[in-house]
Amino acid sequence: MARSGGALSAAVRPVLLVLFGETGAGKSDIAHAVALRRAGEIVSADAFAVYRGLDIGTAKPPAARRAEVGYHLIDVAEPEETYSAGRWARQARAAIEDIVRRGRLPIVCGGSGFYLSALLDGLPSGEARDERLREALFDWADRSGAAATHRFLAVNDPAAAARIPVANLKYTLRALEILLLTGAPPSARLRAREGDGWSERFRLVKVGLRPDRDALNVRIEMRVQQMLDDGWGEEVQRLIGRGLPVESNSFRAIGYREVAEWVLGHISRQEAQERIVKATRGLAKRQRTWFARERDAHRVEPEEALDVILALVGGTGEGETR
RNA sequence: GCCCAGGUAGCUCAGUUGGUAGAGCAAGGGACUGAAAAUCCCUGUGUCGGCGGUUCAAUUCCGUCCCUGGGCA
Repeated sequence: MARSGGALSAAVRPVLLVLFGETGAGKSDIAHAVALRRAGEIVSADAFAVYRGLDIGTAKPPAARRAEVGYHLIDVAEPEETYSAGRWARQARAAIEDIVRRGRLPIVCGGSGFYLSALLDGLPSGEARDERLREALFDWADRSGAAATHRFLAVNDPAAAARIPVANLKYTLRALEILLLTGAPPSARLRAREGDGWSERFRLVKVGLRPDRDALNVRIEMRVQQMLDDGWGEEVQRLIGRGLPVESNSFRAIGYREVAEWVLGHISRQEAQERIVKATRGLAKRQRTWFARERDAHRVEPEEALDVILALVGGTGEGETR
């Protein structure tokens, strides 16, 4: 950040392309095309594509694509594990550095806003989730209720409690976890943050897809139907068959519970499909909110994205793979 | 044709013993610092089917017409 944009710094700092947008906006196709033309490799920024065995519902790139282009951060965790933003950011950074070291273009592509922010801005270090403490906290909250839990936080850290609604038990618990783990109020640590500087070594090219809303809704509908046609049911059957607990984090991915209910005969396929479409639209809306605050990004329509990106990234085309 | 039951927010419905109406879902907006495709917060004016009548006042009562569903012919 000390050097401000001259030709020199642009030449020295490697490009890091970050492509984001709502589910179904068309990120994957574009990222893949860019990778082919600019000798790139893709780092998936998707909180659920990290789980092995969840393929169709997470719209993972098919084998044919993975044979053409290097993909990272896909299938890096077991479905019964609980993955995390911190773990992803660490692995993603390592992958990106490795890609750059090999002289290729790193392309971060995904729709998990929180993960992207963990990668680019960093997360406070050293305060990962603590499984044992979590369990204890959860049990306690289960017995005492959300209100009491929130009150306990309010006593110890009024500032943190003030910004967390009582009903949001998950946030309350995480704040308490930090408090008990570090002995310091979580609100203090929020104030202290200001990015860890990791991304400053790159020439960041951020591109946000901005699809037409109605068109996106139609695409979502078609996509869900296609996933069901492609055997999403069998996939879920397989996961259940191998004994994956339904309360696993991976199973919270949109659609998996609905498909399970359908497969188990509790609801019709039609019903499942409708619910999944609704949930997906809700996700797209939340993603829109998250991306709206992204400042220094180029917002482009999906149709023109490829050209815009190729121009922004530069390169002579020497990296073309064919 | 006759008899019932309905016609109230985009949908499913509740309600007003007459003082112009509210839930769920959908939709929209927002938050987000290690579960994030998660978790949570905020937002409800619509000729209360049409037209007449009674009344200070009708979506609410009466009449009539239209529409929908069911039954009988």
